[in-house]
Amino acid sequence: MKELKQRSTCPVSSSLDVLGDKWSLLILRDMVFAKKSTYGQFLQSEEKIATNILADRLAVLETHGLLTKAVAADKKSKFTYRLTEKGVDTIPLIVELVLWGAKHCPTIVNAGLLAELQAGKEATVEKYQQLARENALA
Amino acid sequence: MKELKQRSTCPVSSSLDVLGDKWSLLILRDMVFAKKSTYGQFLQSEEKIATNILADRLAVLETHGLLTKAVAADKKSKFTYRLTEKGVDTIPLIVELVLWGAKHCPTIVNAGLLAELQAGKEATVEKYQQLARENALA
DNA sequence: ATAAATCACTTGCAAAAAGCAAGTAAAAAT
DNA sequence: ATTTTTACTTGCTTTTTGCAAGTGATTTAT
Repeated sequence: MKELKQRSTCPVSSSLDVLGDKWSLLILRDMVFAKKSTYGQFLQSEEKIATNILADRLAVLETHGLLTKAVAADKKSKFTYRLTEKGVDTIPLIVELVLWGAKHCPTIVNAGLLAELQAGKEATVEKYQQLARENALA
Repeated sequence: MKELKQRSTCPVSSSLDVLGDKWSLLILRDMVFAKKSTYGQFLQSEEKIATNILADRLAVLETHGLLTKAVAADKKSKFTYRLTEKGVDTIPLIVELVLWGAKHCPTIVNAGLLAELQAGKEATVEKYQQLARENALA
């Protein structure tokens, strides 16, 4: 697992030190919008992350306090990953990625989500943040 | 220069295909908040990007239409990089990086910018978008 | 007019990270 | 008791990053 070195004291730079790669925010996306919480579920995503990269990113995100890892309620062989408040705070960022990608790249966006976002970005962000918090208690 | 391959049709994934690295958004940050526009100015930033990486990222961002490259008005040996509307549309994303980093990482944030953001995120985003558009005309 | 400095890169090489396929180990299901 | 599930790890190759030095077209200084 790579350790974090801060390149500068700039908040943009520091955020990218943690989140600036091609996979971390996809894992968070899956937790927020697909309510995924296990290693096996993350592996099934469309983008096909490699097993070693997934293990590394989960460890990094846990180390930096964006998520927690715990033995699953049903099976001892399973782990459940949950968002912390620091993780929940990335939702506005993820929403901006949705909006930029939907506007400028050839993508397929969930119609319901897009409608919600067009009706009100702030309310949509808060809705998914609240859902993520509830999910973190279960 | 690496070519873009879309990993999926998800907008988050597609945005990260373009912007998901440690340097691209720092270049855009410098254009937006520091009004930088030349290769030499980007090199001077605190994070010390390597010359070959900078040249590559500028080319990628130009290829994907986030910025344009043109001979500078004053010198033929200089180039001026300017944001397109697609580039201006990343400002909400950069602002979320500022907010997340300021809240969760040990950073030093421009007090004026932070005050502006606390007074109103939307208005601040629009202000910097408008400034970037004006700058793109000059 | 000539020489030095500026500007925007490019090149070559070493180090780090990503990607792929196969293997491992504990627990759960059959 | 054996197979399957779950969550990884390991070894290897490819790709990307990072560093230092070099290049060539202006542009300024002498």
